[in-house]
Amino acid sequence: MAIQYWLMKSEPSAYSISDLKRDKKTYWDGVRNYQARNFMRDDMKCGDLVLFYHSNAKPPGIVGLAKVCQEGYPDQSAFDPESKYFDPKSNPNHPTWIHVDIQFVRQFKRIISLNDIKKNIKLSSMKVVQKGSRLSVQPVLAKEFEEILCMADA
DNA sequence: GCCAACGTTGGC
DNA sequence: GCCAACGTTGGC
Repeated sequence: MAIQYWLMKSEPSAYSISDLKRDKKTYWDGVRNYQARNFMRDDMKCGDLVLFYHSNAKPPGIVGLAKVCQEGYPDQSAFDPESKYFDPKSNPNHPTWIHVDIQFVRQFKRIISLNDIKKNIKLSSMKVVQKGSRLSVQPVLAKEFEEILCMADA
């Protein structure tokens, strides 16, 4: 199976690419959306590459690259009443929420802003540019991924 | 801070 | 199963 490509959103005030660079790897906890969960549970494989996107940032955009280093396993934060991600409906015997681990690959020299992505006709199919798209874990086509890397290195 | 788009909840 | 109300996301 060829590697697949993804885009994952994070608010930099919550967890930024700099945090990932410092930590080297992290568990992607707190996703509470079934579609995003399903991608992490069913489709994301070790070695898959991830575009790291800063949402609610100035400007919003893709800031770097990460790699899946641990496939789906239960999100412990759902069981922790102290966590802001606590979900009383998630049963430890049948966890509702599954996440992956990702590791830092590199930070881009420049932000590929949402505006840059919108201006690039080759990227018009990306979910992230579509109005109202709120999916925080989304698949990216190989050709889209390659175009993003070209822009990052340009 | 505003608000449109979306997902979830819960009454019926 | 429908759908109105509500909460959240996230660009602007």
